Amino acid sequence: MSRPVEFDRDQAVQKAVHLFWQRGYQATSLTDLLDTMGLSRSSFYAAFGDKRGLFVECLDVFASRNQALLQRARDRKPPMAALRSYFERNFGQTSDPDLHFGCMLVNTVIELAAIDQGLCDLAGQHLKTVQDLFEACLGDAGAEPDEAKQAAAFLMMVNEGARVSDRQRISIPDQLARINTAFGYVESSIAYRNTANAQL
Amino acid sequence: MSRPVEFDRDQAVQKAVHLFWQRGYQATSLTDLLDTMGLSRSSFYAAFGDKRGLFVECLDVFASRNQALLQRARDRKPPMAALRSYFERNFGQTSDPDLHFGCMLVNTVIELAAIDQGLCDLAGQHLKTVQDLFEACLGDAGAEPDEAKQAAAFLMMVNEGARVSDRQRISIPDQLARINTAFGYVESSIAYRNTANAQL
DNA sequence: ATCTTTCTGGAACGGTAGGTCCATAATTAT
DNA sequence: ATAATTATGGACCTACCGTTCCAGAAAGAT
Repeated sequence: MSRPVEFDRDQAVQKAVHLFWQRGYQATSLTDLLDTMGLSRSSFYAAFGDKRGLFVECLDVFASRNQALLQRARDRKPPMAALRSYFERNFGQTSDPDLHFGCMLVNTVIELAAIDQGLCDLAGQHLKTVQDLFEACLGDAGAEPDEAKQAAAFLMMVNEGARVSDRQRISIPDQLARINTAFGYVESSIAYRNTANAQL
Repeated sequence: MSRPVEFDRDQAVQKAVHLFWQRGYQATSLTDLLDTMGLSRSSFYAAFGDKRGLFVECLDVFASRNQALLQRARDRKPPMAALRSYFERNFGQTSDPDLHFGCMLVNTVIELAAIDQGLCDLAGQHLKTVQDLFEACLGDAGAEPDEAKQAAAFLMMVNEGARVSDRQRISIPDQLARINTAFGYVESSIAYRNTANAQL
């Protein structure tokens, strides 16, 4: 019933995610997006409404990919190993020094906190979902409910800090060392609780 | 020998710091700056060169105030208490919910990582100086040199994460709880080392 | 009071931003 | 083949960006 769309929508969004992730919201111009996504202005506005609408879609795509990554690790590995893999992802496995984009959600919170509260809150909600996943993993690992909650909040703080360091192109060994330090603290704390409970 | 400048340069920079801190580099327009600083375009360009030049000056001012805060605490309090006060600053003492600007250095690193490497590196250097101060405090507190270095790197990661959470308007009790968790880990770690050494 | 120097307000600049619009191309249904 | 429908390319719009420029105001020196 008439001419079909010529471009692959999902693929175009993928490319937009990459661009927004790398450069942020404000510094990514419509021209940049059109060039990268390979479509014309008309098609863009017909498909996505406007720049902000596309950004919302990109945040959702990034967040769900992010959560899926942790969820899959949780299905396949012991809980603490799954958590660690989330933090160590993108470190040690890539040799490209220019691939340090941090976390798109963290970047968005910082860039848009005082600019667009709606987008900032959306990114914050996605981060909260990840924190809930942290909490679930810690529960799997044997932490008490309140300990799991506290440790998950702590790990989210660590995660946010690690992504900030990532954007400064911190060296991979230094990054892994910090993460290891943080996990050493958490694991010894949980182990201590378990031991204490076992003695009751 | 002719007409003197009419505005207070330091005071104008203070106001610019506040604006850049709150809204970031890109979202702060020259018009915003002129209105807030209370001077005209000509005076602005005569005094500061351009927007980027003013931003550099603001980063330096922010960083030196920041360092002075920690340094003064270090002179007046026990080392770990001084460190804690740096992390807890701006929490619990203010009731204004809209005063959550995070750290201007962290904000700059995230916003400008892929946009202006010079500004990003400058902010990163200032953060490194703070990390060195962390290390000095930890040394004062009795940590071994390598332990102090490791813990300082960890605390900088925590600091960066805490400032990200701050921009999301995390509740003050939650924020203090996370910081307390992190310091509990560090302090028990240092104490353990000291005890171990004492037994040698 | 005059001259000289510097600062100041505001108009103007080219460039680019995000967004709209329309004539045209392309495709399916008949 | 034709009609109906939708996607597309690109010109165009207004608004604002950071910056430059200049005429004139203000103040010190003589």
